[in-house]
Amino acid sequence: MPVDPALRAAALESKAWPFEEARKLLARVKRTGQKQVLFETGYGPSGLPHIGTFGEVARTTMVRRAFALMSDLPTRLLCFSDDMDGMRKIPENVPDRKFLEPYLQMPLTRVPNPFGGGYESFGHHNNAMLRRFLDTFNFDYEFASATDYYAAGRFDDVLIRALEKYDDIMAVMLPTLGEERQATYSPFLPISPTSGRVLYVPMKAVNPKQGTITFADEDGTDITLDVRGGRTKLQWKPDFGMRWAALGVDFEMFGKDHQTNAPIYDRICEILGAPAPEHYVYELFLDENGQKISKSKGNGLTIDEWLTYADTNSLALFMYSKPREAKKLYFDVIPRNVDEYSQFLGAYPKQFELKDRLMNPVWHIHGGHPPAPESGNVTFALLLNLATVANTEDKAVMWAFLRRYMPDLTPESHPRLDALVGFAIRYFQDFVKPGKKYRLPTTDEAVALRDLAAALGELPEGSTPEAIQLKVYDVGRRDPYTVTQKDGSLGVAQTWFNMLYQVLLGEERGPRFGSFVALYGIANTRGLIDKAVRGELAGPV
RNA sequence: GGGCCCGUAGCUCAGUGGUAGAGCAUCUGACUUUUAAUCAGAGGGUCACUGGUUCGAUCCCAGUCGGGCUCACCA
Repeated sequence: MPVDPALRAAALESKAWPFEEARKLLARVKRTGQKQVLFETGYGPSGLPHIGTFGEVARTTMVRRAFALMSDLPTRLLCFSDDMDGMRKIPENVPDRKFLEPYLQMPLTRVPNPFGGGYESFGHHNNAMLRRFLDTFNFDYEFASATDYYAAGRFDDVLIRALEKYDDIMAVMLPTLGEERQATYSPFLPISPTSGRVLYVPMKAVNPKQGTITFADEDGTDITLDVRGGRTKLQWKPDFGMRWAALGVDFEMFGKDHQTNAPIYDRICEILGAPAPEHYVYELFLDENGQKISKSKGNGLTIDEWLTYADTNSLALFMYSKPREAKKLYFDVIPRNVDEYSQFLGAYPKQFELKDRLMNPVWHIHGGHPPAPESGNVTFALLLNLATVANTEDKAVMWAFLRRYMPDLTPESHPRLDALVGFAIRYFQDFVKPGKKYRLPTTDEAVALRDLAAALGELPEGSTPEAIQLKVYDVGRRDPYTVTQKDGSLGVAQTWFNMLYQVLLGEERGPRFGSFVALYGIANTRGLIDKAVRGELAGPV
């Protein structure tokens, strides 16, 4: 589909970061005259996909979409799984850790799957998890397995080249290593033909003409092995460069932890005869206390946690915003991202300048085709507040409250809002409810509450909120809650209501009490009062 | 030590080369028997510091100080 020239012109000028990155690629293809562009993301399959995996693929896709606006060249995104890597330690989250012990140091695709389920290996299982994960978000990508690529010989030519350039590669690698490691370092890692393990052993001979390496196997006997066809793999750093060279990768982003090594990968790639890809270094995520998020520490947020309380779009917005800043990633940032996403989405149709649209995150989140926004301006922050004050876990009750003020909204007409209502309720259940502090009523308060229950009992179920509110006032008109109105009549002090919320809802504030009772039900409310008076709400002291 | 990022209102953060903004918090007032899913308004910032470019800098450049992260043979 041809790109509108005005849109293309705007893209070429846009300051949004995906366009900045895409322009680097545009300069690259002009320089090389290449006919396609390959994006790559890397994945270490020793664990399960996580929020960083999502971020990397989402951001790479944003650059890819931006590039497509500037150039008609075809693009591909390759999600590459380094599944031939040896299993260095046994993951924590497997059912039977002892079961895996005999397979340490073997390529992940040769380790049996501890989860069962018909997968050929642990690596295959994790690859499948990755794909399922990416498919959930409808990413457009091609999956690649290192094991498959090595075995199929797709790296063979470059591996031979690496043998030819062995000394050059060593010259790049050795200065980056400590003395001890220098003595034994080899860019080639043979898979032992006898034990099946990935060996970290020095090379005794390298023969480019034969395509072989010679080394001591685990039992001490010298072995000469053809490097091709998956019999060997490369050490991490040369592996990056080799892969880029072999596949013609044009773009790969990575986290700051790779930054120092990137020039090394690049150098290897060039030694092997290909231009190094363009890079983009993004910041790592921090937890609430400013510490780096790591899987092993278990701090920060998981993607499941995010998606429990908010939708994918809000997470995509988080990923779009300022990739180069170390951003805190914890529960508190969720509501803001949800609401900002809504704002950006709402603004998009009103933006008539292409320049403005391309700067709008929703353009990047939706690949240039953001959906139409919903009417109504109910924010997630408001819904969270509502779930709290309404003290409910029932979507229908939430909607009842909503429709008192906005009668034209329905779950059917506003599915996105309806989803947010569900998220707000979960947030309430998990964060607000556990923090509730029910107070025991004093003797006098207990009397007042019993009177209230009795008074409510005089009303038929289904009474109007106003009628209920009147009863509540009537009962409250007693010591110490009375107050004289401006007109001289007897009123009820705010402390009466405060007491109700503290004792009955465990909150300092709440909804209009008559409305609450009408929706919660008179019988239910009386039951609630009964429990409170008996001290069951406050729990054991 | 190398690299990257940050330093804007009490807090969390937006922001643009042309006398500073939001949310929350605080305070004041309004909503006809006053509870906060409401509304109106107020206070509060030499935009870290010092130089430079400019008619003009919070924004660009250089440096200083302060804070954070990352890299040292794990991929």
